Amino acid sequence: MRKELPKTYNPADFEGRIYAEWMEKGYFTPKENSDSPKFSIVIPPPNVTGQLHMGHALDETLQDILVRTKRMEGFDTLWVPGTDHAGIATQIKVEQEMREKEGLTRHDIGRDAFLERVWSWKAKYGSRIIEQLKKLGSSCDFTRERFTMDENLSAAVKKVFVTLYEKGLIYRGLRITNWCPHCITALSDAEVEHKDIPGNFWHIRYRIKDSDEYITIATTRPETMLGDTGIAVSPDDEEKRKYIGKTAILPLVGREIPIFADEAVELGFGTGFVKITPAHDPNDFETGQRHGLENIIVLDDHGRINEAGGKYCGLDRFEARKQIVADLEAGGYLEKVEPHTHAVGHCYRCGTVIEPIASKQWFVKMKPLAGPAIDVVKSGDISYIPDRFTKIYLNWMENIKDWCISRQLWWGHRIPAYYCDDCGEVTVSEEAVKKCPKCGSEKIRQEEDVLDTWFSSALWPFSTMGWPNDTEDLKKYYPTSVLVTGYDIITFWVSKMIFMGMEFMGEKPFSQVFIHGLVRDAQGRKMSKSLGNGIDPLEIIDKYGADALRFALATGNSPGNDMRFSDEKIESARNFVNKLWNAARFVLMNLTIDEIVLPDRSELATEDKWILSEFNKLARDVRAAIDKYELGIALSSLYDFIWDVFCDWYIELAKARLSDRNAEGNICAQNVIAYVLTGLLKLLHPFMPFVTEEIYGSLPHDESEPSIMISAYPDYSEDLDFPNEEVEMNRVIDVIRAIRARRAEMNVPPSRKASTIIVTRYPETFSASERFFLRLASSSSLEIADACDGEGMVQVVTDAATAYIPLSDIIDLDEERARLGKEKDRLEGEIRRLEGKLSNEGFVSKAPAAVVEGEKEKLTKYRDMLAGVCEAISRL
RNA sequence: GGGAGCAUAGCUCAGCUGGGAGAGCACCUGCCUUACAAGCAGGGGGUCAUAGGUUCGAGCCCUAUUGUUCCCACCA
Repeated sequence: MRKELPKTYNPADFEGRIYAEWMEKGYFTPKENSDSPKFSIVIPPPNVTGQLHMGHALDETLQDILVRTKRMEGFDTLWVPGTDHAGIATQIKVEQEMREKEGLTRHDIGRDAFLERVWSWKAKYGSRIIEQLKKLGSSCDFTRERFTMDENLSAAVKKVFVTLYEKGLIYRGLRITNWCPHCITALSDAEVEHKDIPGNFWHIRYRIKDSDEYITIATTRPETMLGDTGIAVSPDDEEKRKYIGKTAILPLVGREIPIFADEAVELGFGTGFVKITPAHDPNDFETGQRHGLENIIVLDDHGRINEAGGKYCGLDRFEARKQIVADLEAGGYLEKVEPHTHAVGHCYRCGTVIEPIASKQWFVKMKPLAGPAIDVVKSGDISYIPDRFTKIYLNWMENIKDWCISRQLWWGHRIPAYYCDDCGEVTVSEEAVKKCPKCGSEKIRQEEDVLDTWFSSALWPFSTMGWPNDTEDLKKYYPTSVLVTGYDIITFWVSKMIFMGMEFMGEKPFSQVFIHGLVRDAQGRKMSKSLGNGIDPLEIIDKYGADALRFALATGNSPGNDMRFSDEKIESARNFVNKLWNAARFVLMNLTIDEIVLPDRSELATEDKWILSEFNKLARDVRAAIDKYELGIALSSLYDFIWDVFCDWYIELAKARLSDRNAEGNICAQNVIAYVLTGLLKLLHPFMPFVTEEIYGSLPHDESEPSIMISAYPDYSEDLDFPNEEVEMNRVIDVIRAIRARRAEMNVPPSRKASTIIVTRYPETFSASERFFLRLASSSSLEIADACDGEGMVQVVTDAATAYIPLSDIIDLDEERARLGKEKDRLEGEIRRLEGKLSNEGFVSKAPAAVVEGEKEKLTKYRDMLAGVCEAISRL
């Protein structure tokens, strides 16, 4: 026996149960040995200790829509879930907890003990975000869940590192790197966010040795002068050229530094003299190399002035700046201070101002890797949706610099490089090195640093599938079909997967990159912890249900664009689910059949053919939109159809036959309405999986399709195409609408019934429609007549018919004349416009035939209506 | 400094390869019409940022301008 749906829609009653059933049945895991076409996605792995936020919710929803659609379309579908170890983020969290609860730093307990703590933290919270994904309805194959520090994925990391090293594509070197004094680690360029900060240009006088002359240098970071080892001028600077070769005396420090010419100095900017601080500025570093200057590092890991800073030693960099400026002023070295806004780098994790510091780090040489990654996108083998992100990607890739991959953290993949304390040999190896291969010494230390988190996630599309082993999954599911992610992560992650995929698999990691925007709050602000304006998707699910959340995120969302999330959006989403729920309840109430069989076409009523035909077009349009990643469009067509076509019209039209079990056509109507409802549920299932499954379970369905999520996705079928009935039904609907509008304008309550006389060129269509007029047009009876004098009647004109309604007590003839007169003017205007258009030689000869045909049809319609209106006026 | 997005109804946004503008919410009117008041039926409201251009025809394509948001970039 069929189960009944409760009167009110309450998602909490069934979402959990349904998800558990899906899991239990193993529907998320692809069938083995399937020879269907493949569709695969790897999830952008969320941070293992993170919590689900709206950005995830959007990302997962879009992926799940695609995955569920493809699965129902018959593809062998795999969606790989997993998490990222998120080096800095996770380490910071654990350190924070240690500090707050025990007052300990990681150095107090040592590397091994600290890592133990992080692992137990991961054990405690690592499954949290995965559980949260499940609440959303994500149909990932959890039997294949991965973590970037799993044994196999770690092996992949080592293999990649060693291979690149052996190819000369990884090197260790002294470079200026972005140093975060808070996280105490180097960062890659991508991890630095530049913000314009108001600051100053301090103009400082440097005295020329053995002279009374001085030169003026402008700087935004006066504290770095402690590390100055030279001064540069432009070789083209006529005026300053005379100083080349002289020596200047560094104020406060007294160091003698040379003045020389260098191309890097731009003529006409600043004072013409540039202080060179090779250890604390990337430009200066290169200039320093060209001129053989000494690198004097004046900051320690925490951003404090070190011993090289003399009396400023121990001061924080910003304190030092104040002190130095004060001392310069006191010593008469400060010429002037100019306000100056400039871009300052900040750590993307903690927001601290980063310091460029010369240090020894590991780098990936990018130029050779970028080539194939550029080609594969340029050739169109990988495409971005929307296309504009192609440019952004290419621009970044073409200007790429070497990638700093070492991080001074403990949590992560420790770099597999080993140093010999005796001979200094560096050995890079997948296996632990115990003995120096060069000198045989056993005094071997492994590199302390770990790899950038993005190093392991760059391998995600193939490491999750078992690489470097030659697995079945790799053969079947690599390359993946599409990557779904936000535009904010293209440089961090997408680009890296592409070049790693090209390098190690010899093939792109995915064919398409489907980019979405950010979820903002109702005011359009980015949701953030510090603003406290984040909306918790889990709370939304508790309150409105996962289906409503998914609907709110998918609707009105167009690729690559940001969206706002608001109460009204989620409420409107919930209302829609509720509408569907109630429509289903209505259908179930009227159902006596035990299986749904579409009746033979000869049995179908006009309205049946009409709805089937409309549904048929809908199925075609929805599939087409999803194929183009126009998920918002697909969903809004479903919304419109379900609400405006199925509920507002078909259900109402079918009521006449459904309400009477003995009526002719009752069984036919049952079958049609159940068929269309089932089809709509299927079309909607990828977007709203829970409620569609719940309703589907209450409807009769084929045993071969026990769950909607493994049923076949509806498709266009010529058998369901009924163009003539569409036209007929729309004629009737037009007249009913016109009557309703007319009555509403006259404030006639629906309870006041009136007979209706229809004069039409399509008598058969209307004579078969009496039951609709009785229900939907407040008609007490319907008469089809050849003519009507209209005496004391309201006349409602459409192109197909004129309806006469005797409401003589309400009718105001003057008003009626005015209304019809206005209508006449409007129609005449339209007709003039169309006639003009159609008599325009240019239009008729150049516009597509279908467009011209359409305009002609419109003209005929308007003419028919005008004739009706003119007759109505003359009758008054 | 370079690049991109956005500008459409009071608000938030759709509008797919150019063929006479749509939705949700808000607003107004009338309805508890036995699936749904989280609803039903009607309705008002837009020189599609501005100025040019291409075209038979422009919200859509081109150029410029204005406003706005974002990304990239080592101007000390």
